[in-house]
Amino acid sequence: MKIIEISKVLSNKTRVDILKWLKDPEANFPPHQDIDHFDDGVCVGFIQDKTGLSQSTTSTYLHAMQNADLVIPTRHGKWTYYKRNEPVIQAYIELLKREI
Amino acid sequence: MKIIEISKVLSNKTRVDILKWLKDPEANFPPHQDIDHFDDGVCVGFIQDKTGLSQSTTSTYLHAMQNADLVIPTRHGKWTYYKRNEPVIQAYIELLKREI
DNA sequence: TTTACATATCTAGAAATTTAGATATGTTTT
DNA sequence: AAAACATATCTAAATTTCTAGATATGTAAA
Repeated sequence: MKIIEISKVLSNKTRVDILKWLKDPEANFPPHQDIDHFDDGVCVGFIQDKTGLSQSTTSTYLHAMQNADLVIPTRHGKWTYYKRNEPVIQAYIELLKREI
Repeated sequence: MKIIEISKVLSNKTRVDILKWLKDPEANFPPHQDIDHFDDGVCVGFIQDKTGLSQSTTSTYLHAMQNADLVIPTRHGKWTYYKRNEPVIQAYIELLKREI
């Protein structure tokens, strides 16, 4: 895990917002219809609505976050759900504590 | 202090390196000639030598880091010395712990 | 087995970042 | 007061990021 790669993700307000929203899906998103929980996170459409950006941009951002290992995607039928990769997020903070 | 602003600084390897080097000036830089300590940090010339980048780029990076309040400049004669702003750096990590 | 829907990828233009050379500013030395 | 030196700022080109529209892909519904 590299500081630069994750810092790049965190250098954009929308991407940081997404990470924050995913801390508490119940508080930040409407309930899903197919499933009655947020165990695998939140579907792309809901995240897109919150960002106010285009579908492609939102998907690109999520992909960048996934690339940095900050989120984990899970497919359920037509939908892809994204949730936080908590261990990696915490490890990044610990890494900063040690390195910077 | 904003996450985005500091993350932008940390999204560049050279700038992260500078921050790391400044943790231990004795280990990473030759001794200054005018003064026999690193109490106010390290002069721009020494930092430039380590980066391998141009004088203007190094100065610009240092300025960006100062803008983000991550380093503190002190003038001694012809030289400007830069040192880490430890409380701000630690506060940023604490902020990340809470927010992201 | 088309059609509809959710998401991903491709393409591209606008904006920001990276970086260096040229020049300016401030300080010290001669 | 001029020359020398350390650092800062200006200008500009190359690269990267940001963002959306168009299109592709995968899944479910009709």
